[in-house]
Amino acid sequence: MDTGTSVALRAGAREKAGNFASMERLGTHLHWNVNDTIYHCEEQAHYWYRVVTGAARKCSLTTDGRRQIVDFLVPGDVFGFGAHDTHHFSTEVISAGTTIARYPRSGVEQLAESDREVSRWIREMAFESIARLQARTLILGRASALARVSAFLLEWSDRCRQSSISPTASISLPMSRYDIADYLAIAVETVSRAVTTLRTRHVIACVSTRRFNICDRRALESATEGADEVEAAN
Amino acid sequence: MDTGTSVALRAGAREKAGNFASMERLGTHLHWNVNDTIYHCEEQAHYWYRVVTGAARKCSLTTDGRRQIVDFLVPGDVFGFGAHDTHHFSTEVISAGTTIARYPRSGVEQLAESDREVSRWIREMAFESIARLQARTLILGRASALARVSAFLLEWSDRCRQSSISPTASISLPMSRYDIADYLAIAVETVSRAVTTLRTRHVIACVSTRRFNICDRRALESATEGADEVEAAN
DNA sequence: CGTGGCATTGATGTAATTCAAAAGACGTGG
DNA sequence: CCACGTCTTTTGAATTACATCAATGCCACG
Repeated sequence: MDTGTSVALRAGAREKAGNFASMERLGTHLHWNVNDTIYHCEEQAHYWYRVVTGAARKCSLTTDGRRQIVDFLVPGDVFGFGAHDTHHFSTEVISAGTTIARYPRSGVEQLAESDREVSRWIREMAFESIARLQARTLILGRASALARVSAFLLEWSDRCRQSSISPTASISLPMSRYDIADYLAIAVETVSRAVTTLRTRHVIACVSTRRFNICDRRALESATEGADEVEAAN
Repeated sequence: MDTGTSVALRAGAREKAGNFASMERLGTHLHWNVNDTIYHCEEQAHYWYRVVTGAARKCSLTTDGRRQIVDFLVPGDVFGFGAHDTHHFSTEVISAGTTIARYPRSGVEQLAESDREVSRWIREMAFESIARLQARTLILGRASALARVSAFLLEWSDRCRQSSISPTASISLPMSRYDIADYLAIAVETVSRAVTTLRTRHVIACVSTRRFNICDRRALESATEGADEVEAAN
């Protein structure tokens, strides 16, 4: 981690980011490098965090050495809050030059009590978080490997648009194939194969390994549902 | 659905149930039968609900005819709220004689704005919901069939204790094997086999198909983690 | 006392994992 | 700038855990 400088009042472009003056007064900006750990699992939850620029992964290590990524975090996403006093996951930086705003938990919770706007914002943020997690449940539940990867690429393209990560047409993947695999709960090799399949079918085009374009969104959406079928969807 | 009678002020035994006078004044009690649908997917979300007695399942039907159960709901659980104006899931009754308290959404949201206690309660409830969903993500992510079933039985026994569904030692499963299968995203047959395995190994004892005892909690917990290993865990 | 929904068990098929290997990226230091 | 090592990505072959198919038993309910 790098120096922590007092945060500018105007936190981000989006309302969702929760750029309330009252909130931002509490915040500190922190700069991180790739693979830095923002907080560890089991650590005391003293802060809430918000991604300003860059990307991070929230993950958990199982006893048998496997890793499950619960969420990817992009600019605007708030994390580190929860029902418990200790973190149940660790959060690690993915992109070089990631900036995180950090807010003391006690301060945020006081604000939540006193400031109606902040309170509503937290509520809405939590609801959105729930919606995302439920959507994830559906993907992790039933879904072939190809469907998972397709759903992930669509989800990521949406989140990139929302947080304006990729102003360009092509979509950038800050995370490795391993990260994607651990997010979708399939093997790296399987991710790679699925991407190859989508490329071969001209559903996507790969600019580089970490950058791609959606050529046929309809096909990608239909690949999301159910099985491995090609069914043109025209 | 049956008659709706004005709700008693004292809603439930638990604080978690959110038995605030201000909240309960808005509520109506409804009685349902097995397989009744409380609300359908895509329906307008006019109400929030709370399970008073009985059990329900929140689920989604995929285009290929499969069903994914996102959550089981037991007394004290609140459902039907969310980030959107329409429900993204349907919720169906599992147990005969299930009673649900129903609260007009607009009223609850007004209360959330004006009543600090209600606001905090909703926040905490949402956070708990997130914690549960994240735990589920881990199960659905990596985990063998046996691990899933073991984790489910443990989770259910905990929830039964919390909501005092089973005051007795033996734990009751209101849902069918099909429900469990769709919750864990595995085939019914696989659920059945896993239960048989656990019974054979004397980890659990089955009083009836829908009622069981945990004989060796340690073994059940260790079965939760990782693979199919027997590793005595003594 | 049928009838239909649940539950269990066995036999077979298959998609994804695992193991293995090679080629491609990327940074570091000579 | 190139050589080197490490990490990432891709592809191929073998294995496996689970799904699917099929059959039977069980229990509740009309």
